[in-house]
Amino acid sequence: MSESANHSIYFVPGLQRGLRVLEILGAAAEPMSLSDIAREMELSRSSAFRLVYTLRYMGFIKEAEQKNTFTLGARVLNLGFAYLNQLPITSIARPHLAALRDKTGVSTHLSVLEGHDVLYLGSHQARTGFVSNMVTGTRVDAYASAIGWCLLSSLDEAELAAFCEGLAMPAKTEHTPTSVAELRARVDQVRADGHVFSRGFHEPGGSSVAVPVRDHTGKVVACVNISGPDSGFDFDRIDTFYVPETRACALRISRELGYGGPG
Amino acid sequence: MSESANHSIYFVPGLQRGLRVLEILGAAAEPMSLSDIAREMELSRSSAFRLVYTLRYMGFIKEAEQKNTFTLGARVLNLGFAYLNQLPITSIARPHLAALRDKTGVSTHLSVLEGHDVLYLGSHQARTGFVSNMVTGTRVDAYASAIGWCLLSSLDEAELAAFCEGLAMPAKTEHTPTSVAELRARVDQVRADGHVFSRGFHEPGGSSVAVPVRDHTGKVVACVNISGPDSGFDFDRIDTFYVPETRACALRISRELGYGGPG
DNA sequence: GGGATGCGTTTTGCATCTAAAACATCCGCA
DNA sequence: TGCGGATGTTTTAGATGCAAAACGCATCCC
Repeated sequence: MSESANHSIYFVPGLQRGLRVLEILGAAAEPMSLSDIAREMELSRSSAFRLVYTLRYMGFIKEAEQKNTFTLGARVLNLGFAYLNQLPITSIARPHLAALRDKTGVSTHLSVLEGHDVLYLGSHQARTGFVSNMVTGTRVDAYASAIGWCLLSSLDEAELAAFCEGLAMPAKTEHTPTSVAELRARVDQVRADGHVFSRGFHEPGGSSVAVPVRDHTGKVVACVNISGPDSGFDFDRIDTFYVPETRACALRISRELGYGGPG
Repeated sequence: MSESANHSIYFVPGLQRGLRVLEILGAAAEPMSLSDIAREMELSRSSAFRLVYTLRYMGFIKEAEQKNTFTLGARVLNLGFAYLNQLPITSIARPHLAALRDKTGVSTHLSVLEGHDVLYLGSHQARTGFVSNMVTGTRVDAYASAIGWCLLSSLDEAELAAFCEGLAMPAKTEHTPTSVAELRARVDQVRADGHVFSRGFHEPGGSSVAVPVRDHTGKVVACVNISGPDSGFDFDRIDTFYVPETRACALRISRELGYGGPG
């Protein structure tokens, strides 16, 4: 613990402590008293009193039903959702995708589900060799794409059924699922593995690793994938390098979106 | 402005200012520089520097792409989310709202009264078509909203008068009540009907059904509503389907809160 | 080129925020 | 009832956060 250690003379301890009060109250299952807070923070009651006084006055915490105990106030909600509203997932993802491209040497992409399509939001092209033709704004059918299976992987039975309702599923390659049951099997596989590695699904001689990105509710909101010609991959290191790196990249983006679950 | 005026000797100014920095960054459309923040807060740059230093170190704000400008960081999201999770009503209502969404095919929302605002606590979006822009954390003026009228419907004469005290009521649309008497008429109507059906009150081409949720004392504590574009509704079945389903959903939530009165 | 402006950062003396200690309540228990 | 301990609040000496001023560095503009 003790994230303090006030390294710098520029620190404002009152601010740091006040925010810790908010986080502690947020993590607590029940309303806390002044003394509870002071104990938890290893702080004098008088100091805790001043922090609580200020936070209560500002509406960031409020008295619970039981006298002299406190919970978070509605005003904290504004902060969290102001953050969400100004969240362009593309700008959050950009540096991570660039880093993944530099580390793996192959092209990286971010995509989301738009209706029944996978929509490419942005790419970072490999610096050498083959250049993917998947550019920003491209759409492909979700049911027929490994990325699509990733994007559908947080849907439950009913939601997946609704997605498939009235959906024509012509076979595009030998890998294309052509029924709801087959699609569900693919999606379940993603859920179990946490990623998809595909070789030659879309184009002969091309491979790809795709991993879901989740938001603060755990819902899949986007997909990170790397792709390139077989010549760009070292196939001995798929499981030891490409997959873990891509997963780590997706997790970093998920964390910035507030995802708190397991990797 | 100046919500300061540091009334009490117990105030922690550093905390108050730091939280204002977060709110200002949350309200800002673009990343702000240190000087922007100092100007906005009417504070010396050196003080702003110390606040920004502390907040950045803690992860509550982060540098934007452009050097020396800042936006909210992911850590603020945890606060808002913690607040939502602590409200028992949100977890009680969640499955019911999801079921109502599945049954009606349109988006469902839960909201409460916060001061003079309607505060949206959670939504379940329709699976297809139009997606509402009313998302969690959104606030709208209660007097000017059908949901607001629901939330005010258990207030008696005196409480409603107190609510209106000093309240400016500019007309937002032709449906907006602009006097206490008009607002009271709306609220009385909700009390008599037990629900509100509105068409085009907020946005042209959008419709909504709102129903109050009551706690064990019979007091209105929240509001369930369904909303969507006119194209998402079957207008022949408003009274025979949408209204009774929404009422049934609200009643189920009320029952779980201990409400024993009539539906 | 130069001087003017605006920026982020550092310094520093003074004002003020902090926290130990004292005080005032409250509660449980015998 | 009276004691013991825990709580919320106030006081106050002294540590320390604050902001004016200074600094160094960009950028701009005639």
